[in-house]
Amino acid sequence: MNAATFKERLKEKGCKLTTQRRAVLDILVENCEKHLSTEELYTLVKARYPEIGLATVYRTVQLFEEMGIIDKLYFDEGCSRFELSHQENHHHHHLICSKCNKVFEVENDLLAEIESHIEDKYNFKVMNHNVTFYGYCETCAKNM
Amino acid sequence: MNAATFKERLKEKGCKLTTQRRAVLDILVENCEKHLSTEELYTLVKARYPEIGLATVYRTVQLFEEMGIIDKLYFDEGCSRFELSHQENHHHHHLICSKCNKVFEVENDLLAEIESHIEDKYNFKVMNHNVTFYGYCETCAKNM
DNA sequence: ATCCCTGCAAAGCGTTTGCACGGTA
DNA sequence: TACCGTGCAAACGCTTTGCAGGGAT
Repeated sequence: MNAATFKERLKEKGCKLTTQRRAVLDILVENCEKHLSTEELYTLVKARYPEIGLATVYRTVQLFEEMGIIDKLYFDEGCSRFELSHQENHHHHHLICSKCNKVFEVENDLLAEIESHIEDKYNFKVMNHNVTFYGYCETCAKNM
Repeated sequence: MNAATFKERLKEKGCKLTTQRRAVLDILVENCEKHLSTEELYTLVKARYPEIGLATVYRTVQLFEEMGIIDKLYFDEGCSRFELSHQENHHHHHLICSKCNKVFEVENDLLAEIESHIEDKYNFKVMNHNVTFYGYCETCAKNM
């Protein structure tokens, strides 16, 4: 996302483009494959912009989430992580390696089948989902 | 689970059968369809056994989890919930109604397909998963 | 007598909030 | 001047831990 579009999107929400918000977005974009926790995000932003406070990072990710720029992910950890929103392909899952803790993304359209099965059989209108697989990645499985 | 088996299982872990542990198990069994949070569990146990402390409930669920009696569930809430382990049918998911917050269980064997797809394509050895669908249950969908 | 278990209170950790300051329109 | 955004510190909610007392073997 370029600066102009970003500023526009913020304006629609009645918010301003500040150095802090720009810095947080930059780090998120540069680490788009990383699924950063708030703490990790804070550390990375602080390296480039040392005056920033942790509270600002929390407020910023909250704002970005409301704006639909990022999604909050809940793994079984006790903290949340963030990723840039995938607008088009909503159906992706996460694989988490229990050894190295790396997060992998998986495309999988079989989920559509499961969701329609659920809507039919349980009359439950699915709006969202959290699908996470825990196990061992190729590298870690080799070294065990 | 009867008292004798329970005592036996505890003994294997070098633990004793106490009134508190018995009380927590009883509440869990009586509310097996409820997916109680620790706080809810505490309230229910306290009604029957007022001297119990919250820390004991936390320690007890931790113990039960290690014993494989219950599973810890992480929904997008900021607290965890518990259910009695389903030994045989490991593949069940949860539906959470975003309006009434009720939790429903779903049997679904399509997941086996997804897991084998993941193991083949990503060389990722799946050990466990967290599959949760968020949406509206039949009753709530009607009243909207 | 030993050792596990408990209740209580304090600490821990991730997150949110209150507040006063500072910058921008 | 008005207002939003920030940094800091305090508060928060859930969970864990330290500790001293009590019970069972």
